Amino acid sequence: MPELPEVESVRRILVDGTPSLLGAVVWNVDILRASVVDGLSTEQLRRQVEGATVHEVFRHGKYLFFRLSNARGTNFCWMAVHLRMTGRLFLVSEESAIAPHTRFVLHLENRQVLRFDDPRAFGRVWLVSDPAEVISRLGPDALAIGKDMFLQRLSGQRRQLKPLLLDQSFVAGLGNIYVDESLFRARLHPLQSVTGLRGDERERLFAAVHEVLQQAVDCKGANIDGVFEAGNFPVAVYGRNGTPCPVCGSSIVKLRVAQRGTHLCPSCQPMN
DNA sequence: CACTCTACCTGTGCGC
DNA sequence: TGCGCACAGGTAGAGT
Repeated sequence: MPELPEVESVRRILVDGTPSLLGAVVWNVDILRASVVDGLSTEQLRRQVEGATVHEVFRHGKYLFFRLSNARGTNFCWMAVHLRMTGRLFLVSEESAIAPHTRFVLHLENRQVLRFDDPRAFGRVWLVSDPAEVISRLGPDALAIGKDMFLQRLSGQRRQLKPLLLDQSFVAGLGNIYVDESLFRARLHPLQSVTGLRGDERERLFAAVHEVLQQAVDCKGANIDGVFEAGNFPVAVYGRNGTPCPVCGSSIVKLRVAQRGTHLCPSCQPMN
């Protein structure tokens, strides 16, 4: 499931790869499944995006924003993309094999295409005039946030750690995998409430979230069930129930917390 | 406010 | 072999 590190990895490939999406002109748009377009008609989206130039790709949490201008450079808008569970973006030559669940295609100059492939079809594409329309509903980016801001936001909270960290309005970018990995690194139980955390435990939580996400970005994300072929972030607990804890050797257990599969080491992550 | 549940989707893996 | 089913989970929106 693409979370912050995987989405950042996609952004870097699109911006820094050869070819780059920056400066590319969109000749036309194919929408193979109308439901991926959210909040406006496929015709409205096509009208805005066809002929546009891509000037910038930026990420906040798990959201990607593509800054577009029309041919004259007089009219700007942003194309927003959320990959949700199984969405992938490929910038490839138009001759390359088409993934079987391609939902959306931007045809670019020089026979390049940007394809959005998504087996479960949860992912969405839409347009905004300002990314703030989306970001204002979200907390600070989970990788960009500093310790002081993190501790300040934590101080206003009383909730259990797992649902809190999954809440995109607290910090944006963590999903089920990296919440479990962060809590393991912080040696904190997912059901622990913020209220019961000591100061050193709050600092440990910040450090764990930051280190896990930074390491995962450096690894180009994780590779769960072969979904993210490029990533090699070493998962310690997610999906590893029944296997030995890499720190103490105890058996990793799986609970259900906030309707999510939740993996932890019961001896490394005790409750206060 | 905090939580729980459901809908949206489809590929996978299980039991029978 | 094949069928039915539970399961995976990010987000929005409704309900408790």
